[in-house]
Amino acid sequence: MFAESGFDATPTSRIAEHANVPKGLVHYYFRRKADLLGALIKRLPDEQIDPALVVVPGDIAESLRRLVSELDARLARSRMLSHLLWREADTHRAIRRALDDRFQRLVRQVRAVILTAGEGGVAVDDVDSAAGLLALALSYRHSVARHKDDPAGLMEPELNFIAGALMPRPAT
Amino acid sequence: MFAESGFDATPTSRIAEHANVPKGLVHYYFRRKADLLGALIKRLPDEQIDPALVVVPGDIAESLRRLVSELDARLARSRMLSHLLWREADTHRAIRRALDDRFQRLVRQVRAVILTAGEGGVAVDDVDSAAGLLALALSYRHSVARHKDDPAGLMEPELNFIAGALMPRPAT
Amino acid sequence: MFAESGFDATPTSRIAEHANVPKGLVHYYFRRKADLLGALIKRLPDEQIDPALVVVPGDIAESLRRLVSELDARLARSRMLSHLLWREADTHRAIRRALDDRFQRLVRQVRAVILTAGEGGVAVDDVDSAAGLLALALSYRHSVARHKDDPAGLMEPELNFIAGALMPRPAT
Amino acid sequence: MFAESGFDATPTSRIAEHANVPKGLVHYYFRRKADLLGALIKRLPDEQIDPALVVVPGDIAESLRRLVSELDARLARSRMLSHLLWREADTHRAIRRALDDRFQRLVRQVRAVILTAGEGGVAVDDVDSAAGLLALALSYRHSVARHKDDPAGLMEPELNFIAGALMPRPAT
DNA sequence: AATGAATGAGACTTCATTCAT
DNA sequence: AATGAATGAAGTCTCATTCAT
Repeated sequence: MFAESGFDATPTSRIAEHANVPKGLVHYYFRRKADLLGALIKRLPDEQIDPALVVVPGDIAESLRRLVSELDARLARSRMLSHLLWREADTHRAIRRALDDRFQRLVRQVRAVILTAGEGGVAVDDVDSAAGLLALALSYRHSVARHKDDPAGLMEPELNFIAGALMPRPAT
Repeated sequence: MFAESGFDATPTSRIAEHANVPKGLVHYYFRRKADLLGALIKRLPDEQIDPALVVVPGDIAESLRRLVSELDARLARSRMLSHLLWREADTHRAIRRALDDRFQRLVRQVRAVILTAGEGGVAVDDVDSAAGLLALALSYRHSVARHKDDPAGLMEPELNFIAGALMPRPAT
Repeated sequence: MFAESGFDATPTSRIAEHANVPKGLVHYYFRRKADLLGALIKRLPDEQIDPALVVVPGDIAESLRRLVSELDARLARSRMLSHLLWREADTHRAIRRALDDRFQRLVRQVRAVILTAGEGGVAVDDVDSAAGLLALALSYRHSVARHKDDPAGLMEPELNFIAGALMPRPAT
Repeated sequence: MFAESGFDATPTSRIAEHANVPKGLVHYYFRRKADLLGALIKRLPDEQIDPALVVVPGDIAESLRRLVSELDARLARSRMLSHLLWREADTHRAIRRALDDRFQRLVRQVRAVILTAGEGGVAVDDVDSAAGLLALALSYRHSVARHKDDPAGLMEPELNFIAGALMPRPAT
């Protein structure tokens, strides 16, 4: 409900009603309204993706495609909770930190996929840059995904572009 | 104030107080609180940047660096208004649209800079991919910039990575 | 507008708007809102009906029928103003008095019609009673007329009853 | 308070104050102000009068006199609630209906009294006309009673007139 | 532990009225 | 004479939170 209508715009009374419990009970377990938020972000699902699931050895482009597709799937599953992060990050420090953690995890993830798929043939610096770049792009894509109904393409050209750039370049 | 504390959490009374006018006057000019938002986004500065200002012909990396640096400067100047966009996009359609417009403008901007700096030597498809990718990344960077005090680097490695990928590859 | 929505529920601003004059002008001519009411009841149309118009000499029942029908017609024409009387009588003394005047005028009217139609053959006391009775009944009928769409019959049986009661009774 | 000053002109705050409860409590039990009205008309006393209480068999005039006197007594007792009906009928449908119900009940009451007092000796059609007429007149009398301090007579002449008209007329 | 009645602060909004121009 | 900006009082309603039971 916080994700859908915003923290301020969601009265605890409606939460109680929705949960089919008396209003007093909500405040019995969560003295302040903000405590509900705290409890909520503790339950954020861990979005770790095992690289083995998506990596196609030697094919960075395809590996990234599968990663993005898997990330999209998970996002869809926990869309509400994710949404919450974007909405309330400004006013609640705990949320801000959770959002940050998420981003860092995403960078590592992309990095791992590229490295594994690249089979040692890509320069580490490039991997870092590409991973940072892609993580930023994916994050923005997800942050606005909440406003759109269709998932807005799978970023095929962008992924190909990155994969192409990572391919070992023959010496001139 | 909306940017700082959120729309809901900013009472019109505090706005009036801050503006040193009686509460009634606020509602005289903006019948509904939401009208304040409407007036606000109409004043969003036009972020058009003349490519000539940043392009270094033949040097894509440097051109992008200057573009990012210029964008950052402008963001800093209107940080509050920009912030507002991110916060209230969920509940106010007008804001959502302004946010969208902004992104599209950014894509075109990046594209124009790359094309001009590339002097016709880069494949159009790659330009599109790179522009899309960078626009996404920059957007996210700006969207979280509000939470941080330091500007979080200038994306040097990422820009170099992109520029490198765009450079005409000598035939093998 | 007062009649339709009530005095309190009609802002002077809407009155000005409706009249196509600036808001300030309303208060320029009518310093207090209540002054508008005062001006209004001064314009209440005089509902005098010339007995000659409705009386059928010798036929009291028919005469009363015509009187009622004529009163209904006039009511319909100034329904709004009449309505006003009923609405605001409680809170505005001037209106209360206007309402009273109206009732007294109605009594005299009915009395005159009966007398003229009766051609001197009815006892004065009975005429007074009948006139009072009918004036009360008609007043109530009009006061609730505003709530109904159809005029709710012409009171034929009641008029016949009264007329019958007034007919000179032959001595036993 | 609604009866005395009108619905619009009675702030909930004054109600709370008058009831010696905090303002919030009023809205706890009656979410909208109009709900107060709803609760009020549910409590309208049932004005049924047992015909046996007032009928003097064979004496219609006296029976009606006693009926009117009894109705007046009851009106005085619940003057405020009755008053309310007249004031707010225009803007609140529930009130309008209550008012209508009341009138219908009155018609039946008068009818029953006449019939019982008349001991079968009056024509049914005449009873209906007389009952309708008297109910209208009584209703108006009560509706304006709120504006006057003295009860404005007991309608003696009018009641006598009606009773006289109902008396069986000897054949000529 | 659980509940729902109670509370009071405060939010948004409306409006009659004043006033400088 | 005319106007519309300005004001401040007040009104309805919402809600987090407390508290007695």
